[in-house]
Amino acid sequence: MSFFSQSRKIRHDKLKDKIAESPFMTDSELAVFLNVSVATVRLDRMTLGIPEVRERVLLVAEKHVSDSDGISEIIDIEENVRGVSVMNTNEEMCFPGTDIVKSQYIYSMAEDVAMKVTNMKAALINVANIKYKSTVNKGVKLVARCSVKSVRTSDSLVWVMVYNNSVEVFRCKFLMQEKGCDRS
Amino acid sequence: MSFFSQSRKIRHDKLKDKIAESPFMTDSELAVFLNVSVATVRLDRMTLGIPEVRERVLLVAEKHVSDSDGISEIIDIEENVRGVSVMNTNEEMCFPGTDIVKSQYIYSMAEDVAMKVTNMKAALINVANIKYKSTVNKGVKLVARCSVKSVRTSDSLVWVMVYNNSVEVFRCKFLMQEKGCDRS
DNA sequence: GTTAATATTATCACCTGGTAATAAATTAAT
DNA sequence: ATTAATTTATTACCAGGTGATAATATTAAC
Repeated sequence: MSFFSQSRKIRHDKLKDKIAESPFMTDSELAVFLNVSVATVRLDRMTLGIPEVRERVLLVAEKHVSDSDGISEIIDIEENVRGVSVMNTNEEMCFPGTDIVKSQYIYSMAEDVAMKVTNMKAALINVANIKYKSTVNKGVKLVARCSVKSVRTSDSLVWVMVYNNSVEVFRCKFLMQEKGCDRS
Repeated sequence: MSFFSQSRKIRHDKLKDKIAESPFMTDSELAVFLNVSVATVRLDRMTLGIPEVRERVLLVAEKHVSDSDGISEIIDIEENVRGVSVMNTNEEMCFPGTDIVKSQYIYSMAEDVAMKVTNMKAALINVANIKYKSTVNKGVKLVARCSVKSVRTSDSLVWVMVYNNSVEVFRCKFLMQEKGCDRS
C-alpha cells in the first residue's frame, strides 16, 4: 500500500508526541508546528483517532474533577479526642498498570484526619511511625479511625488506624506540632 | 435603584453555585436550569464576570496539568543502590491559607524515589519510620536522596532524606516488599 | 390606570475551531 | 511519462459562544 509513506509515518509520530505533550493545541497551531496544511492535520487526526482540541481539553478537565473526589471525608469527630474519615480508592491512586494503591494516599488520609481531629491549621509532623499490614486495591472504601493519645502545649500524640472492610491495613503514630503561618 | 431585583440576586447566586458545582454546563443548559432565556444567562454571566464554558473547561484542565507538574522528577539513579529526585513545592501542596507544605507531599516524594530506585512496579511499604526536622514552605526546590541499605528476596530496606537548600527537612526508613498485580 | 424605570427576551451579524465531502495539485516510484 | 499515493484547497455546515440593538415584559410609584 504505502511504500513511500515514510514522511507521513514520521509526521504521525510527531503529531502524537506533540499532542501528548501539550494537549491544548488547535489544528492550525499543529499545522504550523508540522509545517503542513490544516487539512493534513485533520486527516492525520482522523486516521490516528485523535479527537479535536475541545474534546481533549474536556478529557483533561474531567480527569481533574474525578480525582479531586478521591479526597477523604470526615464523617465523625470529637475534637482533640477522636475522629473517623472515609475515602474511596480509585484508579488514579494506583501504581501504574496495577490495582494496588500507593501508600502515599493512605498516608494522606491519615494526615488529613489527624489534622482535623487536633484542629490544627498547619502542623509539623515531627515523627511518624507507620506500619502497613497489607496492600489496598482500588475500588474499596477505607475507614480511618484517629485517636488522640496525649495533648501537650508543645505537641500532640495521635494514632491513626485505617481499615478496609474491618481489616486493619495501616496504622501510624504521629507526633504533631502546630505551626503558624510565620516561618519557624 | 433596584427595588425588585431580589429575584435577580437569587438567580445570580444560583448561577454562581451551579457553575462552581458543575463548571461544564453550556448557557442553554444553564438557561433551562434557571428557567430563563439564554440571553439572560449571558447577561448574568457578563455582570458576574463568569467566562464561557470553553474557558471554564480550559481553566480546570490547566489547573490539572499545573498540579501534575508538582510531581517529583528523578534526576540521577543507580538501580538498587541510590537515587536523587527533585520537586518544586507550590501553593496546591499547602495547608489551606498557609505557606506550609503538607507532609503528605514530602512522603509522596520519598515513596516515588524509593520505588524508582528499587525498580519495583508496586510495593507494600511494611514499615516507615519518619522524622521531619522542620516545615517546608511553598516555592522551594526539594531534593530527595535515596539509598538502598539492604536487598533481600523478601524485602528491601531503603533510606530517603529530603533536603531544602542543603538543610535536611525529612528522613525516613522504608521496609519495602514488592507486590504483583495479584491479590496477596 | 398611566407612566417611567428596570428587567428580560429576541434577533442579527460575527467569531473560533471544528466536521464532512469533494476536487485539484503535488509528489514518489516505476 | 504515467500512475497511484498523498497533500492541499475549497466549500458548506455546526456548536457555542460575543456584542449590539431593539422589542417586550414587569414592577413601583404616581
